Amino acid sequence: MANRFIQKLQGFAHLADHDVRALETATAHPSDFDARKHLIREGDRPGSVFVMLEGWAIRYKVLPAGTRQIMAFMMPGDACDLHSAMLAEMDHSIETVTRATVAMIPRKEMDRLMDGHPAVARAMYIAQLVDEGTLRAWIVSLGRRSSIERAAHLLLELYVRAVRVGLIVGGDMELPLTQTVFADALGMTPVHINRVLQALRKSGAIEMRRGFLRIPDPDGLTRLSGFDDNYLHRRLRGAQDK
Amino acid sequence: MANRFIQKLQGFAHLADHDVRALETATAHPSDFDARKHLIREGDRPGSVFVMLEGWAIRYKVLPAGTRQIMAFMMPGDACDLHSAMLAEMDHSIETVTRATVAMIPRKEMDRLMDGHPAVARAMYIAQLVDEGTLRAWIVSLGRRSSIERAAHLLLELYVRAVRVGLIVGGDMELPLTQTVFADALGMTPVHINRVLQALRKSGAIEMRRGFLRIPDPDGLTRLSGFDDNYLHRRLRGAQDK
DNA sequence: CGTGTGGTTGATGCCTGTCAACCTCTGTGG
DNA sequence: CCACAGAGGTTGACAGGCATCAACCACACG
Repeated sequence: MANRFIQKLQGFAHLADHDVRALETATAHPSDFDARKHLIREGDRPGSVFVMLEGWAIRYKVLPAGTRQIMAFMMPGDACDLHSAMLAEMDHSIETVTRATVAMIPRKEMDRLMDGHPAVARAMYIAQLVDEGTLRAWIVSLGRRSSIERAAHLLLELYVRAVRVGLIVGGDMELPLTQTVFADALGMTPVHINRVLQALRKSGAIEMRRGFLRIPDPDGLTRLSGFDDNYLHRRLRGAQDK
Repeated sequence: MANRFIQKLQGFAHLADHDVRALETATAHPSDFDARKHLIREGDRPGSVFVMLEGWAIRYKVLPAGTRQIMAFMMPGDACDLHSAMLAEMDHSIETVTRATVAMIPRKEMDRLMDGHPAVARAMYIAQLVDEGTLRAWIVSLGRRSSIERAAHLLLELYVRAVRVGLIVGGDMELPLTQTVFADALGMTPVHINRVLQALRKSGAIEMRRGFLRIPDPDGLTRLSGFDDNYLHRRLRGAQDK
């Protein structure tokens, strides 16, 4: 059965059987990591594309004062961007949050794969666009949304992304992130995100406990947070695309 | 003489004469815009790559409440990313801040140019990486830096970028942005950015007046803001790069 | 010389950070 | 089976950064 990465790419472009087989081959020998292990650190020389098959990871940066800012969540199905595999040096770190299974595809192999499978290249390209849109959405959240809106927006983002890779079972989403992690993503303190989540729970907007999230009224939460999932569903222009 | 766009790309990759000539041809017929004119709006279908030859523009998004968040500044020499020209729909708007001269290169022509001139493609690629790094740097600023650090960081970013495209004359940088614009980029109110800039001026860290900026002590400001310009000077890996 | 945009100032209050406990659950070891 | 340790979550008191509201000033332009 196709792994979540393949499943996600299939949502972006039609993949033929040989495309899927090539992706299966490329991700056939993943590595396992414990929680809180670095996949790569700031300053390291990147070389592979990381593909999350199971578990969660974060991109983050630590400031001189010791505070941490998370810039992106990687959930099962996500790949770190192609670009960074070409850089001389990472400007941030990537660390697992939970135990994780990660396929590490060497850049050369990824290049070959994309050269030989245009549909895969196309899907990876869209994934890249979505990631960029997500960065911009985070800037908007951090800059102009209240803490409640910000938290609601992030939860919805993660929820929508999880739906797409089949991570939601019976309306419940497995969300193994601590409040401290949320705080570092949302630019708040752990104390404050705790109060914000309590307010969201009390209002009935979310149900959240011990690593699980349920959103009883997605529409209400969408309105509350000003969420527009357009950025998560990018489409390329018509069929004449190269 | 090469325009600032070409000048910037030359800083990223060695361009042969024929590369430069091709770029000159592509940007030979720019359009002029008044201040506060949209180059493209959220929801529009993009088609061209915009190249700023003169003047400034912003990428921004307006929230339901009417507040605005700026996600990027485009100064002379900058191009909007290649990617967005491929999208079905813009998820944000681009608007001039000042009078501006903008070359609009149709996507097909840009594709041809990059296909025929690998060095140009390479330089554009690095420019893209820098833009992505800048988005991440903004997330860090908005999430975890104090308002003073945040303002100082942005001013330094703009300063360093301006140096590279030859926008600094005699230590003075032309910076035709209003305090309201800064506020919308930094997630503050106009009143507060005003006080922050006053504090920075009073401390001697910056001299700023009527559209001009001077940074007497870049090192001091760098320390104050935790600025690390690594993200603005991306390099690809060694010569074996495709 | 009026008008408008952008910049500045002061008063006030709330949102959110800080500090410091304390609680709850889970896993571990005796 | 219980005691303990540690991580994560929760609560309260308090302070301060920043938003808000409302004027007022300064300069450019017609």
